[in-house]
Amino acid sequence: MNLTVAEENYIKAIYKLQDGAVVNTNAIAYELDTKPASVTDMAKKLKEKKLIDYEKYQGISLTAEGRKMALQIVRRHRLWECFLVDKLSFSWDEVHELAEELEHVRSEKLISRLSEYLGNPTTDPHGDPIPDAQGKISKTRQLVPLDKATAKRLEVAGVSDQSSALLEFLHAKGIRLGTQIDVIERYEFDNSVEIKIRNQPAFTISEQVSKSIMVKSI
Amino acid sequence: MNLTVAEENYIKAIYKLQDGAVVNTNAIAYELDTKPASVTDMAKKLKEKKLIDYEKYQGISLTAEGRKMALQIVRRHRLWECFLVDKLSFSWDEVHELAEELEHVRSEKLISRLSEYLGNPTTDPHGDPIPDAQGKISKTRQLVPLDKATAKRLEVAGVSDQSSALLEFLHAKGIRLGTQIDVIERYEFDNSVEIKIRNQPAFTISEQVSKSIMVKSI
DNA sequence: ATTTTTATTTAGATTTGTCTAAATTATATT
DNA sequence: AATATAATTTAGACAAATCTAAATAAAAAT
Ligand SMILES: [Mn+2]
Ligand SMILES: [Mn+2]
Ligand SMILES: [Mn+2]
Ligand SMILES: [Mn+2]
Repeated sequence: MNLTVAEENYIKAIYKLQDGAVVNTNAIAYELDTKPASVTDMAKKLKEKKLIDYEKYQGISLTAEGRKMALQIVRRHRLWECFLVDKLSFSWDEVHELAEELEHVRSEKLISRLSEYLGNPTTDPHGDPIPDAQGKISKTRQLVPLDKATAKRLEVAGVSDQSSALLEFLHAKGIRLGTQIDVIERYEFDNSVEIKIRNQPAFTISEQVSKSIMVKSI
Repeated sequence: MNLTVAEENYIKAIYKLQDGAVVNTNAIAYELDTKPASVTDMAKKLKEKKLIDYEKYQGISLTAEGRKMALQIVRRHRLWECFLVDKLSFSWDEVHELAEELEHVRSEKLISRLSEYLGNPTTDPHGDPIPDAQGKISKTRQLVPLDKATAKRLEVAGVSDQSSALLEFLHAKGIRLGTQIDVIERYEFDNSVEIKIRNQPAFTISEQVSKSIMVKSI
């Protein structure tokens, strides 16, 4: 199965967003900074190639084959991130964009040699696990409360406080399971956090709230 | 100036083929394994971007800006070749295709770090000079008789024997200055060489002839 | 100086990936 | 249940890069 760069980026995005449930069109469009109509177009192609399951209006999920592809791309991405940090002295926050391009050079031999050269690392500079050559990947890292998270883009994966007051607040703000959050700023004086959710203006939440939102980096 | 991968490949091909004189459409098409009509299409675009000088039927040559671009791409290509051979233990004959892809990851910082990491090499695994960050490149390597050449694809750059018998033979075979030759096989028992010229079936030349054809790798 | 061959360009089409605007379907609210 | 809102898809368009077949120009051979 030979994929284009665009197809690889879609497959990887779907893998990243997929979490048990199906992935919806808008989430993929947001992740890839494209338009929902383009996602629908691509969904038809990827379905044709049997890399995703897709029925219109029903969301998208990877097939076994699609997942295999995704893991290969993720492996390449994370190994290149290791290379850039370990060998070329980049810092962990400047490697993602470069890896986003390097990941598309497809060569089993190149990647196995690179992995070996790096000492077959099992996690990338951001702590994310690196799939092995067979596509086996260790469980994704645990959840962290928002006030402890270091990454800029996060996904809400749970709440540590089940009080209806909190849940009401989150609901009103449009925060629910699976919601993607961009951290705009952290204010030291009161540990409040300015965040942004897709299609909404940024807003600030208190330390108390940020401690209650469990997130994972995506 | 932001180029697409296709544009970069054309610019590099033109640089490679340019040797004082202008480059013709068919040579570029052959080099890039595409069709002359496609070269004409691209020539119009690259002229629009002021990277080449081009008047129809008059051939193509790089502008100063185009040459600058070409040297950057060549630098990236050759540095990646060094990396693959020096660090990942590839042999010199398996790196070209990989470098052909890696060269399109554009990042000044990546390339300067890579160069530094490799000890700022000045020649690649094939003996070709690596342009520095400013695009300065040492003179291209000397000519070698065909029987001593190691590369698979060569360009005829002269003859060491001016006898009319030889020149007639070369003329009859379609071998002239600038002709590109692919070496198909070298026969040890009599040191004859089977070669192929674009648009012609392969044929074999004797050791005597191969000693007289001066070539450079391209 | 013609004729033949080779090189190059044009015309028109195709594929891929994208977009906007409008239409449709699903979900949430009243 | 009806209405409003959000998500998704369709229709139609576009740019990039390529191709084939036909037309034209340049170069070589006679
Ligand atoms: Mn990518
Ligand atoms: Mn990472
Ligand atoms: Mn290339
Ligand atoms: Mn080389």
